[in-house]
Amino acid sequence: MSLTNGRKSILDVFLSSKTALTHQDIESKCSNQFDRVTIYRTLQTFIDKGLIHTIPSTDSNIRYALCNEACLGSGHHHDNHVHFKCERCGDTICLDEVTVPVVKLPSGYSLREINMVVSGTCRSCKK
Amino acid sequence: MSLTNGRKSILDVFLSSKTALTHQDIESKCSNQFDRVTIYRTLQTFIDKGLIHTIPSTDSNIRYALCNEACLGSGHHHDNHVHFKCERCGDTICLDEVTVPVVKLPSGYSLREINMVVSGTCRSCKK
DNA sequence: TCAAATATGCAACTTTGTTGCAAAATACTT
DNA sequence: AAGTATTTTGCAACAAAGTTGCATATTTGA
Repeated sequence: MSLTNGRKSILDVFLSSKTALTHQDIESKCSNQFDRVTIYRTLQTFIDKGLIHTIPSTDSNIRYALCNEACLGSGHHHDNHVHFKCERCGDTICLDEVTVPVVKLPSGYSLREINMVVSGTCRSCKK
Repeated sequence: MSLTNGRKSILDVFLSSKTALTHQDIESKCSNQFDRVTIYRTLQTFIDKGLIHTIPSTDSNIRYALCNEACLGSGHHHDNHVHFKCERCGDTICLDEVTVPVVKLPSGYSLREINMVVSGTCRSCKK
């Protein structure tokens, strides 16, 4: 994977952000220095390489966040932490210390990945 | 809430579908009889009235499904079942019989809703 | 049946995401 | 370090998704 300015900047943006980011967030945090298309492609590349993961949402605003060690470890990629979306400030964060509980599916179903998004009020907003 | 043809048809589409539906699905199942805008507005109305709920996803394809009794009961709306997305056929369904397990959040966070989406292979695809 | 309230369709628009292609940047070879 | 092959980028053009205002049509309720 080539190390380009765009990729370095986008990675920096992730490294310096405590919250998960939308495409739009990234675009503006890069001061619109890069083409939209480049950002789309870079995000896809980062996902393919296992650097970031996507966080599902109901507002058609997919968010991306850096993967941590647990995420990358043990052969194949596996996101096993809970995501939290604050309804007040709108921020989404990875709760790395909260593990997704196992669920038992009805017979006949096979499980590959579990995604859990909790919404409520975050620490800073609750104060 | 007025009982209009559009609303009746869209409700029928949901009643006769075993899977969750995207906006697009609904549009074509109604044989494009209704304007896109009408469908957007009807879906929003159904959500507001607690008739349907949204299922988060990472593919910017929000899906909608009917709420069941559990979903509607006890004062305020609360979706507490697991959603399953089959990676082979692409269908998303509500696993009404699988309850979302409780998670303990770090102190300072308050929880309002949990959304769990499991992906893997469904019963019919596994056969 | 009629008036008030509500819902619909249309047009126009914004935002989001995709694709092909030429130019630019990066990596690789010697 | 130079030159070539490979990869990445930006641009243009497009497709799809979602929103808003407004006039018309449909429902509701008196």
